[in-house]
Amino acid sequence: MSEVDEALKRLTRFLDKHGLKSTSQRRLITRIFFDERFRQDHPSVEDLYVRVHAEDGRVGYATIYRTLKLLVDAGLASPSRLTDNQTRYEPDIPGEHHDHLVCTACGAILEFEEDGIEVLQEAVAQRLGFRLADHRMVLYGAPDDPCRAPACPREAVVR
Amino acid sequence: MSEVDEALKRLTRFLDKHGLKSTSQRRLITRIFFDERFRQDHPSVEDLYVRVHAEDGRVGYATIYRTLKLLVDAGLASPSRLTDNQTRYEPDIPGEHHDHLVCTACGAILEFEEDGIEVLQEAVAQRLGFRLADHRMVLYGAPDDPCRAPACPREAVVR
DNA sequence: CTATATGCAAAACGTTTGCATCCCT
DNA sequence: AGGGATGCAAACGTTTTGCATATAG
Repeated sequence: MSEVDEALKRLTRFLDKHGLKSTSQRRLITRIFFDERFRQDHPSVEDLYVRVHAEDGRVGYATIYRTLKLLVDAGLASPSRLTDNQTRYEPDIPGEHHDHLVCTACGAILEFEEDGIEVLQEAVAQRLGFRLADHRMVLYGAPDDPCRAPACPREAVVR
Repeated sequence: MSEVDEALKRLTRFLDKHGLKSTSQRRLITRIFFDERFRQDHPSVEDLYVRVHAEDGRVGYATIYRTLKLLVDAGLASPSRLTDNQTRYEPDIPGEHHDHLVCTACGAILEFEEDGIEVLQEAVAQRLGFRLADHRMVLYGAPDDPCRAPACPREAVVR
């Protein structure tokens, strides 16, 4: 089953359980938000609005924001602050976890997984007397030459 | 020499070098920003404004923001995004580095150092073809009972 | 039929900027 | 004297909210 379908099913279950309604807007936003090609660009709220609005011209920002909040409550998305001044949301896909590296030259965002770090984070939390619930990690760095970021706009690279 | 004095010296050197001026506002803001008791609460820009404004009622937000930007340019501070919607700034004190753990029960912010994680971060960056410039790491967790966070307001703890 | 969701526009929020005035150097 | 710095208020971009209307259950 695709991640989109999986997400729609989880959303429906959450709505049912809480007496909330399954509307065409919520389904559309969820469909686009979980679309593989779309989500890999780490879209901003504005990006999401543009894409949703293109498919249904009546949908405004308020619904986008309200639905994103809903997805967070439903455990389907998490807010992440990778860049300044703009909240980006990321789909929570069961069994998947990654952190980010932001290229200081071109702004490209890469994902990575490193289990060793996760283990040490657990250890730190335990040492401080906490049960770890979540974490955010972002690395910032300059690329070797040539830049290996998949989304690197070469013209923009400054060294 | 205290961190405040150290910071004021570094600021003066930076100002001199760039033909900028040492004003009473810049010195006051720097003094408070680096004050040990003050900075340990991870103050927001508003917190800083309130404290500065109390000592010099003519200082407005614009000067706070402009001076914080200046401190960043001078390498004396870094913006950090620990909480939603509000940029917090942290003093850069030579030889000190730590990451943060945010208590999900009371909001207290703890600091920690874990060299093993730093080593692995370097390794990840190298693997992806980047030279690591900086990083942000925030852990979120619920406290054991009793909560060991120094700034934990016990009344607010929910379990 | 009723409660929830939507769309719009206005408000709110943190942050930045234009401009006249001030004050270091 | 002159260029940079300040204070104020207005502008800005993002996010939230009030309210009348529409729609799912």
